[in-house]
Amino acid sequence: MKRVFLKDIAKDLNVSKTTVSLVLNNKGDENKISQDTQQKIIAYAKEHSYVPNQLARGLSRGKSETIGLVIPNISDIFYARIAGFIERKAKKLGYTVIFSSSYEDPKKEGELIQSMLNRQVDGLIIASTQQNREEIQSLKANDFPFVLIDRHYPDNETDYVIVDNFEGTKKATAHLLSLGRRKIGFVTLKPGLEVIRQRLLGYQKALEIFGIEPIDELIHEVSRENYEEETVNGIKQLVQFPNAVDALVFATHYLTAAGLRELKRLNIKVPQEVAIVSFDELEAFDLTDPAITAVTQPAADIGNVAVDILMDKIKGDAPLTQMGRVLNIELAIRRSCGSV
Amino acid sequence: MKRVFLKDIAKDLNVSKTTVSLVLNNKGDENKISQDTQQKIIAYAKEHSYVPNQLARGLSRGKSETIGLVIPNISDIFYARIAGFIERKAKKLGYTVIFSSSYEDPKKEGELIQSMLNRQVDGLIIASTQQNREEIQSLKANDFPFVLIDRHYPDNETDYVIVDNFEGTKKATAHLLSLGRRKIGFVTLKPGLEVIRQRLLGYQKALEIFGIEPIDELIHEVSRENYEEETVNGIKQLVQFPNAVDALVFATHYLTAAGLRELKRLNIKVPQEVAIVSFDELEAFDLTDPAITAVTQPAADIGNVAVDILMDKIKGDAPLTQMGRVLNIELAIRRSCGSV
DNA sequence: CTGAAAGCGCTTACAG
DNA sequence: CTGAAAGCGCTTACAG
Repeated sequence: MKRVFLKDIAKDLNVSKTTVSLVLNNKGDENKISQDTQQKIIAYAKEHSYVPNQLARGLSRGKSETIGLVIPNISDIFYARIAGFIERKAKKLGYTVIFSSSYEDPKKEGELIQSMLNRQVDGLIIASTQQNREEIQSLKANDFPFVLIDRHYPDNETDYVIVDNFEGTKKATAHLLSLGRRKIGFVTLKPGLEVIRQRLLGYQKALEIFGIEPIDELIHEVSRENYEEETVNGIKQLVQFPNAVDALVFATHYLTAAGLRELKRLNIKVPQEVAIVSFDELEAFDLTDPAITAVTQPAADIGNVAVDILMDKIKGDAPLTQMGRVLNIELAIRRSCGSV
Repeated sequence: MKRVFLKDIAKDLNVSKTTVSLVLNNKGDENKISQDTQQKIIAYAKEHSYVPNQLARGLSRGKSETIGLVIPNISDIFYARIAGFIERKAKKLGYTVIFSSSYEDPKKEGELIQSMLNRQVDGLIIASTQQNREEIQSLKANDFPFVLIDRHYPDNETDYVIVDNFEGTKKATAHLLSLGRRKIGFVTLKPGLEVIRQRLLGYQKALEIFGIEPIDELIHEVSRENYEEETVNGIKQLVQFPNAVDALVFATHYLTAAGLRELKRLNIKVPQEVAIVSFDELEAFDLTDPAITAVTQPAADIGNVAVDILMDKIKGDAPLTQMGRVLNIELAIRRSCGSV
């Protein structure tokens, strides 16, 4: 089946390319093209399964009906889920999504954004490394439609959709405290991301509310690159006297998995000896031994709201003010903290 | 920062667009453009951070440096992982990937493929619903570069990268048999996918090798749309006399999760009463209670090999014969089958 | 060594 | 009601 172009249709039907283009873009009526001609064109197009070249159309119209998604890692189930919702919603609105993972490398993130701009995406959804303030500023300065998800730049006015990280760990830590735990450790990433800072603050806030003196040694920070080994080492320290913990809060799902793995290896009973709670979760966290109490994130809402906002901006009917959305998180209470 | 185009550079530097284009595409030397001119152009481009419009370039050159990825579901960790590897490798070779999820809908898959073709992707990587023989045939007839992953059409000659599903369940089932289990149930999806058929055959083959009479009632098939409820019902039946199972093989990771969830609810001891093994896994399967023995799939290889083959085809230096690659799977032995 | 010109396949004012 | 023509921003034979 040979590919057919606009000009082929025009020639075969003895009309102009203009007419064909108009009709096929549903502008036949408003341009008062006779029903007869319209029918002929539509029938012909269908029969020869005509499909417009989106590159040409995009070049001509100055937009591509594509949105770019820049995330840290598509293989992280959290972002994979968000990507799924974004894709579904975008597709429904006629948009295709192209995606790229930055792997937390700010330089790479910058290149990815540029590369997407070259491809003339109509808008961008970004879960930033948060080390690209200038790039983001420049998008904003150029009035380019974009929305930040999961991570935003707190003192830049942009549209964003994030979750309440502070409340998340606060709730999680308070849960442990209310169950009588008092030596609560926090396993987290080294500083750098605002989300991580918020999770730390939430943890500290809960301690404060319960009148517990914070102990620096109970906070263990690991590097992303080497988190498994460093988590293992951290756990080993945290369970030792004089400051042995009776509970642990983990700042991400993979830290939780690594931590629980090590606790098992050390034959430490969870939750009897050490209770644990996770910020975010993996799919089988309800099946682990014990099932893990976790702060759950609303991936569907993040994706859907982000697309909504982005579309408003692309269409130009977004309000002038930037919109920040902070979504609520929930605490899924399972067995890893002991009984209530 | 105003966007700068080819013609701007040409005008400002008093050269032609041709020269600029040639130089910026690294064809300066082969066209004997003076070093002086080349330097000037490169410097200017860098200073004004010129980036070519990929739509225009693509239209002009008849290719887009984009590859399309069509999978059942980006939120499935298995495909998410593959997508990650594909993306990484493609990016390294200068390609961007656009993706779409078919959600196992053949009609949708067809539309997605068309839509990607419209966008002038240079090649396609498809994990097909396997209900689109014609579409695939037509790609092949048109010599369009593509490679099938995870699922192929057994009697169509195409390039593909799959895993040895048959060996997977055979190995898994044989493992259970070698541990003395004899009433082994199989929880799987309703027929339709070749991968699923192969997994069934592998299960049956293992029984045959061990001289075990297959019992139809021990095979429980669920629909994808309603798998959770149907798995629950299936488990309830399978653990009942007279044909109560002493082991279960699950055909996918999500069936395993649903099944284990129900076994726990029923207070059935795994592995003492019922041993289980999973084809494919979720990230926390080593942390579940008990840790789940699982057939693990080589996501990295699937992704990397697929891109390799696709690139050969795009570049035109692929051998004329179609290449089928069947990758080995491994059995990760954990505690859900009892001790060895 | 370098440039004028055609072409990629569309869209869209403008004219009649 | 419909068409000729310009334009989107590139690339690339071809000519000199």
